Amino acid sequence: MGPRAGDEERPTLEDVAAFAGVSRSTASRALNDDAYVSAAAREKVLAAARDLGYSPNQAARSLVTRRTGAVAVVLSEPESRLLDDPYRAAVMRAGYRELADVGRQMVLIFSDIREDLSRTVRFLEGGHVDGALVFAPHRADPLPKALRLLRIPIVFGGQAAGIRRGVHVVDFDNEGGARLAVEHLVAAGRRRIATIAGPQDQSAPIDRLAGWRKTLLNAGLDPADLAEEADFTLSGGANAMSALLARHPDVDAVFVASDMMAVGALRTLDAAGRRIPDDVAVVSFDDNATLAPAMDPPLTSVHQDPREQVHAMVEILMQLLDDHDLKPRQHVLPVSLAVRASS
Amino acid sequence: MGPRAGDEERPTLEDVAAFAGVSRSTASRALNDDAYVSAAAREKVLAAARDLGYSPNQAARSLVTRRTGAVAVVLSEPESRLLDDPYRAAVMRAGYRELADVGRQMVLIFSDIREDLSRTVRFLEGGHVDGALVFAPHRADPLPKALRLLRIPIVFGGQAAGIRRGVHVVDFDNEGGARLAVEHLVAAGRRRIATIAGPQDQSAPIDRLAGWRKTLLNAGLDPADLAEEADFTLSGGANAMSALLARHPDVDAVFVASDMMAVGALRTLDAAGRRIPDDVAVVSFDDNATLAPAMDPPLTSVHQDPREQVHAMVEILMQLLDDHDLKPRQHVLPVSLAVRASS
DNA sequence: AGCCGATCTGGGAGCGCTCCCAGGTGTGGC
DNA sequence: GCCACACCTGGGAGCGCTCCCAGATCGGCT
Repeated sequence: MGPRAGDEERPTLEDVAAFAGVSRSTASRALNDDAYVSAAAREKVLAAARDLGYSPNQAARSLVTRRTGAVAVVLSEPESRLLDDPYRAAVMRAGYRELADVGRQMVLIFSDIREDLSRTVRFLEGGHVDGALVFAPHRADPLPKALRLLRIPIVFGGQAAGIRRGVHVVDFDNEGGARLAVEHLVAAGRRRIATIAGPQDQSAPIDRLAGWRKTLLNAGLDPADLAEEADFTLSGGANAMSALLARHPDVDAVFVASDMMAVGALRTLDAAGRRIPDDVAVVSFDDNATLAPAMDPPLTSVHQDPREQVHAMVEILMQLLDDHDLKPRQHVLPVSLAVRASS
Repeated sequence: MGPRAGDEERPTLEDVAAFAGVSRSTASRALNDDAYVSAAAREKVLAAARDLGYSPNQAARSLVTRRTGAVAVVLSEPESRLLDDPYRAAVMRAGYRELADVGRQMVLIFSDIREDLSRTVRFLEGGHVDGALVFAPHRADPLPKALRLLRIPIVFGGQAAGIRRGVHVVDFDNEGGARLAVEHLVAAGRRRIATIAGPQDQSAPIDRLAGWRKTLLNAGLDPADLAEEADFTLSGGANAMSALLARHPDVDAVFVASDMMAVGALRTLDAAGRRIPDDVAVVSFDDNATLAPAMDPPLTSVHQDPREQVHAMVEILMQLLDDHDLKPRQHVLPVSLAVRASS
């Protein structure tokens, strides 16, 4: 392996110190603004660093501090799913921002739940990062269990497959959100309230479906045969809506487990000549900022903010970095209902 | 700073060597499968590493090798744009895969072109990564120029704003793609061929517009007043199509500079009662795998494969890592036309 | 005057690894 | 039988940084 490009010119801390006429220790203190450095020395060192174009060698630093300054964000999904989920995209952005705000670098890991397990584990184990934020929504995903054995702090976004306790989790109140949505529809006088549920191999959609069912029962309504499962895609939502209409032409409301599926449902309803919300009211879940308000009509949607979730996850991870024995908790974030014209 | 979690247990190479009854050097050689290690020694070392759960300290390794094993993928965009471009999402996936295939880790950097310049430069400068793949399509973006001064190898995806030579670039043949699209429409007998162009602050859409214009002129057709600029979004495409229809109700074909805008255009055309392709033929650009074939009707689209682009970029970067003085080149990847029912 | 604590500085050690070099052992050719 | 050359091994140095510790200087207090 050859030396890295332009390396011979790269100044070290020693060079900066010599240039500033102080010792390596003083230079280090000045650069990391430790206490006990005279103003004069600090000034000289900073000037020297600027003049020489110095930037510290991260490897050397983290060799001694045992911190890399990097945090992994792991998205564990089947290969095909990774691209088209807008919530995941929002999570990536939020992760980048929130970590930057605490001076950490995001290292994004895409992990196919079938193929990449060992590679992902090896990376996380390898000391590249100080900790990880893990999104592994699928029940069949072996990753969460594998990660339990690891030495690095981990916070899960949403339930960790197959693990009920002993891990840090930040989840939204999926069941509560569904309740909000359905109660809103009931209050508006709807009586045939169907649902398009998400994939039942993930806990979030499971909880949303449960919330829908319980709320209907509480209101004295019958959920029987009014649920259709789809795969969180636009076309999936459209097809599910067709199936519901075929079975129950008299449906007067539908709770859809994601914005993207709601877009599909809207199309189907439109094609079937149903007016929204007059004939059928629609409430969805996610309240994606670029999707829900942009629809025709704008979607009433259960609001969950990816940034808020990631913010909480980062906060917990930072605590975990200080105190590894922090007691694991399940944090449940509240959701709200953004009421718009579709209901 | 306290030690990292569970650190006291973390075995070092020395521990592995002792456990295996060999020296540190031999253990290192065995683990990195260097030449000149006896089969017996290798076996013992690997077994010891397995038993102790050893994983090498990356910081120590890269301190001496001057390689981090990580490569940055930089997406430089205005904040608002980062989420909704499916091509960018595909680039992320491709970057992860292609880098993994050469044993490198992707570090994703979102860089707002107005806010994050210095942070991004500092990170790239800081020795966290061995090189960078940079996507900075906006002409006004100061990032590419700032990166020229850096010490790390960089390959640009698409033209680097404000730089014509001296950098490594892998771009698609945007103008050629537009020519393919328009020639296809001309050959089908279309005569009033409009275009919905992308934002003219980026070179790719500029080239696509130029290709459309030149090809029309070559065919003896008049491009005057038949171009409308939009912003690569669905609603932008829909509005641009309305404007075109208002000005030229007799338009019989439209070349749209992206799939996403074409989806919008399709909606407008549908709402205006135009049949596709009978009344108006539509050809778009990108050939996004989840978008173009899924439309009604399926879109004819200029095919460009993000994976191919990223693959080429990674290949060049690997060469650059070996030979820093590699002569900079502009690589232009060919595109093809995927003909479907919309034209 | 003397002492103590706060402030500041420099040198040394060491983080865990890779690489170089010196040396040891075996095998084949003259 | 001896040299040459492969093969294999261990020890030492050193990557660039942070942290600890010993020492120097300087008030301010008894």
